[in-house]
Amino acid sequence: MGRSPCCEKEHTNKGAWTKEEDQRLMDYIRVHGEGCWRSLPKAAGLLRCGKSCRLRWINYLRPDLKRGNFTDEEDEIIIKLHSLLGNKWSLIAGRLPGRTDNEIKNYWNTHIKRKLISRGIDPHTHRPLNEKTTTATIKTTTSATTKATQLDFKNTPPQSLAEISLLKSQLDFKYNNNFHSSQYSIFNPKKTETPSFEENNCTSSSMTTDEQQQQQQQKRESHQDQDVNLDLTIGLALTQTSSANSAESRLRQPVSSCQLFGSVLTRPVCLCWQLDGERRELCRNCQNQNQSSKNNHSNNGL
DNA sequence: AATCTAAGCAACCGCAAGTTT
DNA sequence: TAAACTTGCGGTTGCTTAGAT
Repeated sequence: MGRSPCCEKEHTNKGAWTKEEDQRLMDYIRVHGEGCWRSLPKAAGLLRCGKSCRLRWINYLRPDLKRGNFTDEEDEIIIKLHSLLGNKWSLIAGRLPGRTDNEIKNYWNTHIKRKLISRGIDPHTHRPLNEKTTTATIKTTTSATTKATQLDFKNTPPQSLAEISLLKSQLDFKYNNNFHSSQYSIFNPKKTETPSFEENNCTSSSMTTDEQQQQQQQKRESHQDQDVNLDLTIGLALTQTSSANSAESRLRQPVSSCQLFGSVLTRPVCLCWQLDGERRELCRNCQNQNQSSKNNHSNNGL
């Protein structure tokens, strides 16, 4: 299949962006929104290719970018997500609001690699440098108990959607009958800039005060444990656009605190694997949810 | 003060996946 | 159904700057 060049190279600027160009791009996006990158440069009066505009916006101009150094907590999150996902920078960035994939990638290459090496850890395998075995293992923990679980994907972290799916199904199998669904929460940072569970209006309206207190306690406990819990696909929000409906793009979306702090959830997390936006197969949680809502309806005489 | 070197980071490039025609 | 097109990702490059010599 042939492909046309993304832009006419002889008519485009390259290299560092000027303040004027930045301003033009920001002004244009402020008025028209993101998207249509190919036609944007012409419409905005920029002598840049669409790709370049997109990159500049995403990595530098976006208003929601978090500036400044990475915190130690962010470091640890990146390390743990990298151990799970490998060089899936966009997925990792999706879990760190305000950080871009490029920023994380650069930070990994310039800081974290060295940090891991200085700890005697191989940054590729996340195993001790002097260790020869290539089988990757993942340590998962819960707030109540610490369990080391050997997952059986080998050699490298999952590289494709299919592999992530496989890993998720392994998790399903290993945990679904043993733990509350909240254990799928991906990480329990000690603190986070993500809005709190309550701020995000995720509190179940049907929750009693006791239940809320219990959840608060669980939340406190979970914050004391900053180990990463495995949650590769949890809480995938249904989105409108077809492209956003792809499983991987949904993976990339920032997770809300509802998804992050699974331990404070009372509502089971949706684990459906909806590849085309249609709910073809319901996960256990959704089946239970449907069942209980049916029951509620019938109990309410509906 | 001049030069060299390494680190940090913005930006580019090629490719693949997804979408549209 | 296939070609054309768009978007986004990950690897890489190259410029800038700070520190060392």
